[in-house]
Amino acid sequence: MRDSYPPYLEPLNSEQRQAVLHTGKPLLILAGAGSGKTRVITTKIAWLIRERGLDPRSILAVTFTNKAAREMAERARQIDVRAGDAMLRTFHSFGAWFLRRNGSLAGLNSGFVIYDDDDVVSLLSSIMENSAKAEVKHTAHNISRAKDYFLTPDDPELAVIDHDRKFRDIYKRYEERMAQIGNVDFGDLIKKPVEILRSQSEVARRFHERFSVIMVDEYQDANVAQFRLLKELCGPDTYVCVVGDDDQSIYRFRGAEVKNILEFPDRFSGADIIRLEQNYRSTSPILKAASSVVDCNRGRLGKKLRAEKGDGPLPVLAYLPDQNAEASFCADKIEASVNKRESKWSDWAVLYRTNAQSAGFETMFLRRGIPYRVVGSLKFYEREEIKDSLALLAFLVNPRDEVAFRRIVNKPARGIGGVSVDKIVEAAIENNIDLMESGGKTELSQKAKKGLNDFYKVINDAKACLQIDNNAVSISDPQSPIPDSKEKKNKSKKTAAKRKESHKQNRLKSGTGLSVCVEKLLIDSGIAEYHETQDEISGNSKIGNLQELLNGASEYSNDYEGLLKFLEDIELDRSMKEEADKQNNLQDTVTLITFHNTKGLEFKHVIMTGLESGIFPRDDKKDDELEEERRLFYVGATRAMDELYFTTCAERRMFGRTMQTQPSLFIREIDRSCLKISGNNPCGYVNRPKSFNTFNLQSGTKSLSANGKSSEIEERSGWRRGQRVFNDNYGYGAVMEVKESEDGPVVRVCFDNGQEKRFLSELQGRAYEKVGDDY
DNA sequence: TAGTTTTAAGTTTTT
DNA sequence: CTTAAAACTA
Repeated sequence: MRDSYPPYLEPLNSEQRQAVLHTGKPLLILAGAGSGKTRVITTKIAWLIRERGLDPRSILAVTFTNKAAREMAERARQIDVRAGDAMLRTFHSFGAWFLRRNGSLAGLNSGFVIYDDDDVVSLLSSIMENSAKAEVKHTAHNISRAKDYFLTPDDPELAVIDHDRKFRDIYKRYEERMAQIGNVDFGDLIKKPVEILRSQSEVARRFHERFSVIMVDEYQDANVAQFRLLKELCGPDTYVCVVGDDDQSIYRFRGAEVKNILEFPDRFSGADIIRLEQNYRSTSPILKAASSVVDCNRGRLGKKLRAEKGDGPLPVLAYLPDQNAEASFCADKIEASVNKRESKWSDWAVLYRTNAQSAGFETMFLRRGIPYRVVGSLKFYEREEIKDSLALLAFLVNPRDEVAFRRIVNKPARGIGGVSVDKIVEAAIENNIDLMESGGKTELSQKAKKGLNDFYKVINDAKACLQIDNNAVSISDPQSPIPDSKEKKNKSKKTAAKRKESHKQNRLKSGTGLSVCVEKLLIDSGIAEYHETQDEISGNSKIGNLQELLNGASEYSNDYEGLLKFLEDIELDRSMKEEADKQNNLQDTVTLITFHNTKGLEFKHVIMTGLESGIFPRDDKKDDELEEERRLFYVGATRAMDELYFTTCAERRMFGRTMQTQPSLFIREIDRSCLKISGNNPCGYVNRPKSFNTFNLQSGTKSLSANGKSSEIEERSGWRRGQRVFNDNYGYGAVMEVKESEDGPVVRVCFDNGQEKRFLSELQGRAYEKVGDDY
């Protein structure tokens, strides 16, 4: 150790500094929430370059999200500009980079396109012809899962993912089909590089030479395949440093293995461990509340975070009647604070479990004039018109892409129906040729032939525009028997001209770069016009979205490389639109965001909403999955710096139906000494139906029937909403609903332990004892 | 085969 | 309630 440190090491505490200065053996940094791990990684990168004289290009730092990668690059560059030359990528983008260069060793053309989940499902449904969509989706998920665990179709352990024998077969056929197409899915971006590194020692050696330092952020989110990739990238002299927090592992559903972090010292022998337990973000009551919940988990390393900030206001729990009141509550709190100049809009974040829950807040905030932005739910790239456009572009790059082909060959209608499409695809598979050629190798109706020719022309024109020449394609192929009569030529020319004409008056504005050819393609193919007419019918703004896509494309060069890059960036970073994001960040707005998306962020004031059992945690979660939900709670709560709110509603509208709900299990797990309860919840943790709360608030009277609103069925059955009950098996609870059924009145009871039961009032009513008064 | 109408189904979380 | 798939008609 030295007596004095470079100035950029001064702000670090001793553990952080120790982590930065550590060299030699593998290092595991257990970094609790808000303990400054990004600062440690970025400082370490700068230190390695400055003090150890490392070539920045020999440093590889891997993250899980593009946002994290960008932020890391930015912050490292601030310490030392040379850090900009280090390779900072997500695992998947690193995999893509690797495969563009070395994919040929796995039989992959460098011009591959990355399939997203939807594309995978499309391909799979053509393999599983007679299966229901849900089953196809399930299989797609399992295949993706298998790849996360680095399991090939003939791996005996495949049964762990799916014990159905058919699964192995389908997986195998899926892989064959993907190989034939020449594209990859997300899992391949990790799995294939590992396979290449294992089988090609020359490549492995090159990589071992290239990267002398490898760092992994959010290591608790790594899956088995990613662990293998890390292992293969490490040569005998590679310095490995991983950073993570087992309590923040929230991506198990897509294969993340907490074991990776728990077993790191075994897998990388002689590893050192440094713990960062000093928390700089939150006040001590917030930390305590968050920890008290995650403490209920069994499988964890365990740690004790110290709050540098010390004391602060207690987190507040608000019992509310419904999600409308919840939205008002948030609006009130935020507005009051901002009006008093105690905070800015951007100091506030409203957190929820599912994207669907954002809608209520959006309408309320809109009405109240509260500026907000919704993070993550930007389903821009999932929109029909965008997927259509991307399919057109993907097909230019890879004319074997049957998924893209199926999507756009007959859109707008060109007279090529399902039967014809199948024939063309089959011909391609059989002759091992691409789909630009296979049309000429099969018998088609006149109508289909003409349509296909039009389509081919559109594609070839676009290729000409971009100077793409993937293996000199069909147009001059003498074997292509499709006739192209004068008449038809004229006709198609006319329509193309007409299309252009009609679009001149419209909103698609010409741009620069890649957008020039993309725009031409969108117009020539008729996709622009197709969605324009859709807009007129349904009042959407699909054309506007296409324009946005064009704006994005204008950033790229107008050639094959530009197009490839454009497609890859979109597949790997759906939140791309950097400019828009930057602008949003500058704007002073409240953040609406899912719990998952908050990882790595922090806000002065956080409201965690929808803390109801069934919503959060979801009611199908138990054991391991419940533990993951708890970690999700922990992640959300530890985002808060100064102030934290929890809200829970007595009823919630879901899929158009209004459901009575119970407070989340997590609410009961929060340490009472760091919780302030707000609102009227006379029964402790049991929520009342809405009518109750309101009634109670307004009149303070004790009896429900004073309302005079006891329904006929309640009279008849002898049960009414709000009645407290006791049952030998389930304990105390409250009647939520009395409903008519074939067998007489049914009573629905929510128990204090979160369980929900129904019983027939006549037959099973005896097992339920009416207890106490229900206010 | 294309386009319209009716019916059913479904909402985690993401690279 | 919204969206996707199926069924139906032209």
